[in-house]
Amino acid sequence: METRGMLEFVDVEGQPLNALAPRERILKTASDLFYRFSIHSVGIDRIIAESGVAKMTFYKHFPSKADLIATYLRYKTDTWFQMLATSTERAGLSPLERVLAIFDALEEPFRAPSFRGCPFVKGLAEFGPEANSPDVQATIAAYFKGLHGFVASLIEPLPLSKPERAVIQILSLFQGAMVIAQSTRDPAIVEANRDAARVLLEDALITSPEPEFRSAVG
Amino acid sequence: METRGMLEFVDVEGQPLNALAPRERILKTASDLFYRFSIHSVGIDRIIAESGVAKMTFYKHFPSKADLIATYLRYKTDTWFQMLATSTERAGLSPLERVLAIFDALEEPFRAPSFRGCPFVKGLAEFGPEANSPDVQATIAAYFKGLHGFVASLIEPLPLSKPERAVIQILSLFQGAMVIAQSTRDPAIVEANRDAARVLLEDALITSPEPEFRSAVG
DNA sequence: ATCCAAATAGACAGACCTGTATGTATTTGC
DNA sequence: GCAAATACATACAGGTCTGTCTATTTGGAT
Repeated sequence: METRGMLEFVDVEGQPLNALAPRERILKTASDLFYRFSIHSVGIDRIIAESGVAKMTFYKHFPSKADLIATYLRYKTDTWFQMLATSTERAGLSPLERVLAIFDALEEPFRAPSFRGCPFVKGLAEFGPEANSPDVQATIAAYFKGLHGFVASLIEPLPLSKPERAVIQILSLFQGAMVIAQSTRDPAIVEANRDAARVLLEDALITSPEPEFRSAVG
Repeated sequence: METRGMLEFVDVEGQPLNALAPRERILKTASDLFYRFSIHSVGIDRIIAESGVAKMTFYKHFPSKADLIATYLRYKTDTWFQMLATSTERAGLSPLERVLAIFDALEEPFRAPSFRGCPFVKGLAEFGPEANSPDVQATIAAYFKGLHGFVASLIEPLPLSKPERAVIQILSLFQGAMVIAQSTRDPAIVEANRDAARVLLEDALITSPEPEFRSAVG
């Protein structure tokens, strides 16, 4: 009992929070709470209580709640892009398969009981254009811009007729999968949208000799 | 000036709010504020002030804030499905075109400066599984279930190999378009995703004689 | 051992929140 | 015109929010 009843605080992955430095403890606790519930509905007091930290310690590491929120979103951005990079940079993948790999990356998060949708869509829901939190808004905008750039870089090697259009279609399938998975909890959306992306990309490939053979069917 | 300075309150479409009954004034004001900002960040006092209504009048029509939130989401559900019905039930549309029409319906909302994304995705961001507002959560769930059923009914006439998979793909493109439009404000996503939906549906149609001719390209 | 930075505990201010209470004015139905 | 329902204005209670303040305790380096 040398740490005064702090042993009971355990983070999501089962690692003891009290083994971490206070700043990491605060960030992990806040990340979990903000994502599970929402940002506005989780107060500083609760984060302080659940991370087993004194209030002054909190405000030493994070000058304000807005500061913590922006840090939380940057933390989510980093881990998310790391996961995407890991999935798409596996050896032996063709350029097309690399694009499709971003959907495979979704499977594990979707199966986790703690999945609550895209943290940045959730963030945008609470900190839209009229909010008064420039740091938070900039962090969210940076994620979407970064994701767009990432998908664009994956698509760039493919000889497509309209690359930019393919990018936003793939982005739609990607973000759409998050929304569907959040509301239905059915991981089948991963395979469905990966196949949809394949069909779209193969359709847009300009390798086939005939430029247009699907014009009027509907 | 017979209405004591209430003339200045004007709703989104420019119609004078004070011409409406108090209940409608409250609902329209709340709908605007909840959607523009977020639900948790807008207090009862502000809704009361901006709708030019007394507090007791508010609590007579809506027993609690949760009640107002659920009513707001039901109101959004109704108007949204009405718009979708109008778009898809236009005369002279083929079954395939009826599916694609749901994307055309997005164009006008996306161009509106007041567009802030899907109200139900925003709602889910603030009232997830761990929230304690059964009415609100049920209303959100009902929307997603309703949208799924609506798209399924549009797809049902099409002879598709895997109809249920097509439904969630179309839903992904639809909800994904909302997310993309919310973060980039580029209405080009409408045409891109409508065409994506067409490609996907035409690919899945079982009218072509050969069952499989696109297997290994990537 | 001692010093010092860091962390802890807990009270507190001021603002905001939801919901209630009280009393007055206005509209509406007849 | 009059009575009853409705809406108005405003104060207030009890709780929660962010952020500040004071004072004490811990832990590691010298």
